[in-house]
Amino acid sequence: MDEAVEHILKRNLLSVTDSRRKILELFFNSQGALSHGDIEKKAGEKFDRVTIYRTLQAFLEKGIIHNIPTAENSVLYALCKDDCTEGHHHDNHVHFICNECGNTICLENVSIPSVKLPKGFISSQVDVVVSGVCKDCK
Amino acid sequence: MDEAVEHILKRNLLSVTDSRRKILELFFNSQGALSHGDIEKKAGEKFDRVTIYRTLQAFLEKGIIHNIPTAENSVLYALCKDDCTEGHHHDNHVHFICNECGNTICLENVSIPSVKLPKGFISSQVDVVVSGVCKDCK
DNA sequence: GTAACTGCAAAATATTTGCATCCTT
DNA sequence: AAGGATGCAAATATTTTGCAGTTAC
Repeated sequence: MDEAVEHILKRNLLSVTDSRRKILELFFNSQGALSHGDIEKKAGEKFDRVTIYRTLQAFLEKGIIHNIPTAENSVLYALCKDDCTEGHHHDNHVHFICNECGNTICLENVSIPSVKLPKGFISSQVDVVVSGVCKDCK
Repeated sequence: MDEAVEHILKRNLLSVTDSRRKILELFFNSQGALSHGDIEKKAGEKFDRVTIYRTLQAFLEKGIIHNIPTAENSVLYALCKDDCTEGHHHDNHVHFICNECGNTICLENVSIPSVKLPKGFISSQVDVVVSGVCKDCK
């Protein structure tokens, strides 16, 4: 795990520091997406708020994570798959937000349905967010 | 126009005030969705920031507008169609964000594709946000 | 050793709440 | 007249920025 995390950081020309390693591990260890607040809590208050902002910003810019739009307009982040390249994401699955437990889950096996756009529109990314009740809360 | 706006307010048991009338008109007059900031600007600095917050909140609660998830995590609002009822939205169309002009457009005629969820998941709402280039910017 | 990263402080923004006053019904 | 809505002030919360000290390479 540690090696994978370090490898990702190195590959993206980010120096390997405690906060980056820890935060990236959090993403790997959590099923779903994380909010800034989640990270603060789960990191055990260990890092400065500001460091978390900057770390997430760096990860976003490198394409390590992406953010997920939610209807409630909270800010969520999730790991990108390997084929995400800098500034260009292929986040090809559906996100599910459970209204009971509040978790956001990436449904890796549910692929994004194709959307027919009106003439003249060019699609570069499609985000699908389903909310409801997850299988654990049912 | 004025009559339509007033009718909507009355139907939702909201008293007809300057700010509500004006803000609701803004939504009718704009093609796409509006952010809090857009409204402040377009209203000509006429209303208190707080009033705008409270007005949008009231409209949301009554189901007059809904908010749109965006990848950039800004908060956008758009008019609901007539079949939105209090606290329960049928926001059954795709939202399109143009990366060129930055506008968010409701594609009324593109319906939400159905999403097959894994066993145990219950869906109550599906949001689809497509980003790319709109027909005017192409 | 140097460049990059962190943490603290503080600034800039954004959002919420309380309350007295004003407006709609 | 009564209840709701507004505007102001102020309390909170969120995000950004500057800078000195520390760490990775």
